[in-house]
Amino acid sequence: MALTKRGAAATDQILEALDEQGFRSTAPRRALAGAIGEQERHFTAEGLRKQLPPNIGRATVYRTLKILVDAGVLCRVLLEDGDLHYQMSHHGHHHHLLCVHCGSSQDLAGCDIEDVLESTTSRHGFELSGHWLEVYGRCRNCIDSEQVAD
Amino acid sequence: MALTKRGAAATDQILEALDEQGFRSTAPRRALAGAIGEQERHFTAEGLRKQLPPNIGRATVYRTLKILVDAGVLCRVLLEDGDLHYQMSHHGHHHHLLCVHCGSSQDLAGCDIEDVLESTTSRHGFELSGHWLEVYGRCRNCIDSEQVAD
DNA sequence: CTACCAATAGATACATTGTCTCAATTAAAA
DNA sequence: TTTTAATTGAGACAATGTATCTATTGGTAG
Repeated sequence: MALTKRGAAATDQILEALDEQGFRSTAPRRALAGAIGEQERHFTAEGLRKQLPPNIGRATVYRTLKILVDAGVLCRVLLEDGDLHYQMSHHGHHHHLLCVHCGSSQDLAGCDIEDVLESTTSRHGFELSGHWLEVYGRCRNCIDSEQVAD
Repeated sequence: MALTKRGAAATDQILEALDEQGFRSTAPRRALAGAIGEQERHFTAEGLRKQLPPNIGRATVYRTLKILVDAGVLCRVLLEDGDLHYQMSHHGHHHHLLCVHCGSSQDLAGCDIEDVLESTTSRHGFELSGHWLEVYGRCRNCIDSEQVAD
């Protein structure tokens, strides 16, 4: 139930974003939005596609994902093995803590990376315009359950 | 001349690394090492391949690049547009300052990102094991020449 | 110097992830 | 209801990489 509610909220958020950007509300896009709402964690474009009716074309999936990333509702997540995933984006600019054990991700908020980067790069005479950061490790849950398991 | 020397040094470094890891010295690998030595900046697998005699197969290029990355002589560079490039790796773990204007890259050394990450992630109960960071902006040269141009 | 054999090579098929084009369909404004 | 621009799905194409297979070859044991 909690999941359903969360999913519905995410779905609505996606549909609203599409509307705000002036995109039409179409059946494939509603299906996509619903499917994304059901994801419990980051997902791939192909993974998502497999959960959709087969009459929804590959191009539609990729086109819509791109729109959603550009609109800021979705963000890309780069896994340690190089795979590119997507997930709902809750904050504007943020980073991810990716658990290499269970695959979950948390947002890294309230992080002062920007300041450190700014001062470090300016020492190189470099004018910062953007950055990409992914952090890998083990989440609290996995650390706790390993204590028991080992 | 300076370039040739630097290239030769890089080439030697690659050949040594292969030898150290117990790989054979073969003609294709020597050609690859030579070509990498000639690169003035980060390059793609396919770009490299185009600079090699056509009798050197695609698989060989990719196989060798993978070996070199694993050996630590090469590192991967993720460009802002998502393209994956390679370049010589001079330090163990480091990051890149990528100029979005001229495409050059400098290594970001003496950076205290690790410390900041460590303290930030531990607040999330997260046990850090690795991270990936790319920094985008404008290098000093490009800033200077823009002053003149504009 | 030669014979041997595991490592390596190139060719090629395949896989993944995505983009492009185009005719057919459809949302939504008039 | 009509209109029409946005959108769709199909499928070709592209970029990047991996897997498999047979032929070749580097380096070593004689």
